[in-house]
Amino acid sequence: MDGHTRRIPDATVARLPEYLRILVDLVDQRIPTVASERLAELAGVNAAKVRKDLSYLGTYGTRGVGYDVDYLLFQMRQALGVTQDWPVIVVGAGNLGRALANYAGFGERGFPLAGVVDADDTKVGTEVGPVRVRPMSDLKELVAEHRPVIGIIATPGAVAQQVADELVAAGVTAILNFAPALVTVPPSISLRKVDLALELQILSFYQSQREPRRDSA
Amino acid sequence: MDGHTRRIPDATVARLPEYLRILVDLVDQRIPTVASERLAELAGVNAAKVRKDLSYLGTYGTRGVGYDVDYLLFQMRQALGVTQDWPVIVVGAGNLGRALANYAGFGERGFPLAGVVDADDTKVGTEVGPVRVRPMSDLKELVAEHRPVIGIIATPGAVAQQVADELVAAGVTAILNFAPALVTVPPSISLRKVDLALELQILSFYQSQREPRRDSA
DNA sequence: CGTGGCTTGTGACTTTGTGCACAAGGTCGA
DNA sequence: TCGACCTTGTGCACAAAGTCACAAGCCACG
Repeated sequence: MDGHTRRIPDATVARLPEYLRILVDLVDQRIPTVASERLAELAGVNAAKVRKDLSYLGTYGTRGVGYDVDYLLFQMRQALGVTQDWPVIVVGAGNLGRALANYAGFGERGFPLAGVVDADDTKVGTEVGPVRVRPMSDLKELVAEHRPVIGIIATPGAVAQQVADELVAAGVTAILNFAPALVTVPPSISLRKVDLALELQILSFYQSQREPRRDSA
Repeated sequence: MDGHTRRIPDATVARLPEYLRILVDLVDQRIPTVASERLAELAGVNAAKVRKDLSYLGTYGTRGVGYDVDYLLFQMRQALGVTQDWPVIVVGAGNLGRALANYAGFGERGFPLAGVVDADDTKVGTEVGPVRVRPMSDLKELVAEHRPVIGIIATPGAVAQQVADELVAAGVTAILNFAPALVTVPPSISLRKVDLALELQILSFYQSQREPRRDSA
């Protein structure tokens, strides 16, 4: 570390996990070294951008050679804070919540499922993926047991804010919101949003631009 | 309108669906008029940004009053190209694919499920939400029947590119990729990516910045 | 019909992100 | 040991996005 680690720009942060995924692949393929040019190709971006991004990590490659894959992977994990697992708690055992809980991809990438909770008593106790749904009242205990933990909101939009408040109260410091609603949290809490319908609408926009749809006959 | 509708910036496009959702809420609440200030509050952004965003639509509000909610909603739908439904076809009937197919939220927001296909014969024929899984070979027919349609890739990363190629060959012009892999398509095709683990890693980064985790004892 | 108050639309500026081009610095072969 | 060849790291110029502040315009009320 160089003492005065520069603040990493948001745009760069958003790309780091992509590099991480690629590096894991490269390690699997026993590739010892990678140049920014190749990395850029794999990530679908510009090589200069890759170099600049990596330079923020204070990670130094070797001129004339490239980056040592193992070392870069180590640095990347360090930077992203994924040297240890981050358990996740899913709130809401509806379609989306159950889907996320079942989605094995999380666990494989360092985000094991710590539990699923739901406010609906008829859902409590039912099996969902590897766990049983627990009541909202268990939230605090669940968080305490696994902290630090990431909370995932998979409820209808109408209750998203309330759920977020409860997550924060229970000690969750990072939240991923899948509900189509604005959620606000104290500044010390990290929050991101994913809205699937929203993505489809963006696609719809760009597609309409290209080829306006006729009224169906 | 100014004849030469300005190109809408990407950043603005990404916010339009958010406004759309809010406007639908406002209509439900029988609120006839909304000011940029209020809209900004509901969307969690700056009021000036709202006004600038809306100005790209050529939609004019009324000074001293605000925007007519019904009219703005109409304009917004027009701009986003969501005046008619966009059917979606899910490729991959694994956990994620089944989850997405079951997720009612899509249909409610104008993206009804047209079908689910999978390359695995043992999955073909099984029920998934409202439909039965069909073989990949049915893709072309399915697309032809529903075009224009959005393709959703919910397969493992390793086959994502191949699936994308098949979707394009079948006539799909917009693709939402959930697989953790880089996918490239011809420039006439719209493509967006959603990677759930990636979002979690970004959260992890910001959280680690605030409060570095200790090694567990 | 005129005036006051409110809200839009936008020009000017700041901040953030991108891409080029090249010097700096390392490797490797002879 | 030296030089040719690569690839990094970064200064700089440009593009995109965000913010501020205010003139222009509209409504309502007297």
